[in-house]
Amino acid sequence: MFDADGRIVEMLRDAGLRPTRQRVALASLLFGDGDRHVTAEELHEQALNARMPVSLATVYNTLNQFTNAGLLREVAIDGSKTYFDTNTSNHYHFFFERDGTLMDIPGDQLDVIGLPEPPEGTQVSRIDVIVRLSDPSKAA
Amino acid sequence: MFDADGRIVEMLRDAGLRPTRQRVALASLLFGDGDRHVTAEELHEQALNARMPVSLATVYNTLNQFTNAGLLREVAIDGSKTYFDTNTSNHYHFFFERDGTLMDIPGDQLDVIGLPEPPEGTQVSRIDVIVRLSDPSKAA
DNA sequence: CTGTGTGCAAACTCTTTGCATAAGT
DNA sequence: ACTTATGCAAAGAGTTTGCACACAG
Repeated sequence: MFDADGRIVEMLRDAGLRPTRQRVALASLLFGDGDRHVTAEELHEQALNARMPVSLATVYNTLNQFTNAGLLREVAIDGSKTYFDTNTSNHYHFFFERDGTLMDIPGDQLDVIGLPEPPEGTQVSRIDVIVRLSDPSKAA
Repeated sequence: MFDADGRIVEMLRDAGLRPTRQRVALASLLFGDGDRHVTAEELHEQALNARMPVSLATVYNTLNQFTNAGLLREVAIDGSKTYFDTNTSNHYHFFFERDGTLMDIPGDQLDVIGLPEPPEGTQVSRIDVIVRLSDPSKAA
């Protein structure tokens, strides 16, 4: 745990964020175990379960701060919830309509081709690809 | 106008929706003039400007009914607003971060390649591609 | 100590809903 | 007539914000 916390404290400092108790706690949950996709509510619940009480407002604030600092990436799925992704590199997502969860699309063979020039006066800032998956109810 | 209304009435009937005054009014705004991308608020405002008073709740209900009936498609951009697209065919979008508007990506050379098999027990229901465009502030 | 972060509750935005009235067939 | 849609206002979900207290440096 000390090592992990040490790394996290360092990560926060590098991002220009004070390593407060809450931020370290949330960061350990987020970055402690592989790539994750969470909503604010989910992370809040996990923090409480892990005996790291944080207020929901702080979770929101922290997720936004982490996102601004480049530690997280926001993923747009649809109106209601905001998902945060601990993998900030270029990659795309599967979205399971059944349970509303996200998964990174494995491998990196996936690519978008044939993109026309962006309109005058603009540049591409990011390309989001969401592959929506449903249950194959109507499959043979 | 008679022709247009006639077509719209027919479209609504075909979709199993009663052609009420409000639905016809909103459908004319939506389908009367090429492909459009609107939010509920925008459409509401346009209806008022066009002297077709409709309540905002009805706009929301109507957009959802149209979407369920397959006349519209919902586009996910990010948490806050829900965009509806009158083009229900397979196509992708430019999103202008500057003003929060959407545009269909012209041409159909754009394609997604190298998609891995979807996980066991699921099938691809749709692929969304959003190309986010920003102002080239840091361009040379 | 000094300034930034946190927690709480209230505020806010977007969207949905309940119920009485109005309109469609 | 009978049924479904509309409008209003209230409720609801998710997220942000203001301000007093607490903590990090």
